[in-house]
Amino acid sequence: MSILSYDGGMSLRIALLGLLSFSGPASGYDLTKKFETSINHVWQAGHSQIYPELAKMAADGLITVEAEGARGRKIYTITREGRDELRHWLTEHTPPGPVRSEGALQAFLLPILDPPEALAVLRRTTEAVEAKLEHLQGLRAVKGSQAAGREEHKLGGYALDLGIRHALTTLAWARDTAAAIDPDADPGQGEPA
Amino acid sequence: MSILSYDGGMSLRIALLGLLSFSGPASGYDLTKKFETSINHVWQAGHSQIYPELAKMAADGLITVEAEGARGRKIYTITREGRDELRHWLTEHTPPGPVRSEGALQAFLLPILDPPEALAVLRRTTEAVEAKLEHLQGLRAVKGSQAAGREEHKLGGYALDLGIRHALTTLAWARDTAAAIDPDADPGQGEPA
DNA sequence: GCTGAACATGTAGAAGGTGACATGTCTAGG
DNA sequence: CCTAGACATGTCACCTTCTACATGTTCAGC
Repeated sequence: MSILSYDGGMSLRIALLGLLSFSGPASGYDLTKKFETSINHVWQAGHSQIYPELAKMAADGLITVEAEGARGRKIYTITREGRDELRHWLTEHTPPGPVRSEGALQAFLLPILDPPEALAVLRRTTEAVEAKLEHLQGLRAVKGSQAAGREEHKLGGYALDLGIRHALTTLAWARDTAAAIDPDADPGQGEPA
Repeated sequence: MSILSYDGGMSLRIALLGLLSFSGPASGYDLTKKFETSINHVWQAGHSQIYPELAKMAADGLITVEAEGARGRKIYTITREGRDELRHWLTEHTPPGPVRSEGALQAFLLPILDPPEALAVLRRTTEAVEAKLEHLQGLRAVKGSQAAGREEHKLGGYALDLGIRHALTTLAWARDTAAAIDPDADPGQGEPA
């Protein structure tokens, strides 16, 4: 199969190939850690999903077990086929736009609540997004402080920028929406549009 | 169960309760249609998911079959318990931030590609987001043209605004990112930051 | 009277994702 | 020596979601 056979829902596989391609050979344990830290804000997976997927990818020839280290540690390396698959997905696959978002669902249903309740929801949303924003900006600071020689800090940089912009946009939306629901309410910071 | 028992992953249920609460009694068929049109940009579900879920919700007492019309049509009505559950989710549940997005994953992995390929991906992204933006603005135009007496056009209005803002933010990001990758490339519209 | 389109509801199987369970290894510190 | 904690891999059951299959009704137009 390898090329020419995209069905949808192989994003986990692509994410793993991407990490192996960019950061070099790694174990399932290493990859799980990277999922928790760097890639977490665009895709999530736990070890219980990652280990079986690595086994399938090895069976499909996209990766190979380069070495077995201490404690049963298996080091996977991306193969030529794996690189082809990754590059093919990145350049040929147009991602489906529609995203499932519980936050957007709350926004959708907001008119069901009466104004005081709706404003309370918006305040909670604002707090959550501010926390997320701080987290992302923390990640960016870490990247910025890494030695310039390392390439690794570049992977994910554009996505981080996108995440930060989306968070800022959501904050502005919450502010404006609160003002639309109740023009007299004090949003706490910033001024209404 | 009803209240006090949120586990995660009951968004479909909430979306259905929201539509029944705001737009009044409806059949599974009606609700499937509303999923296709209005709510589609924040949550998606087909009839094969909706019918079984309605049956479970009726078993849980959140909705009842008010009447059976022609062609086996079943009209569901939200119960008091259903309204409580909906309101409880909206006011008490803080949605988990991390969203899975194939588009963001492509952004994350962009540094793997060399500049010409990365720019091509950004162009494709731009086209897709522009199409989505047009679609959302079309929806907003429909809402705006509806008679003021109808309340229905309000449901989803805030989410539509949020979606449009996110799309615009993504376009700006794609433009700036292309400029960062290759300052000499002509982005086709707008000027670099 | 026939036929196709919209109406209307379901089931089944496969794949993806989550949380809990299960097992074993190595190493630093007491 | 022993033990707690990080290292390391795996399975299982359950739930959600997707695609396809399956069935039957009403009505408008020919």
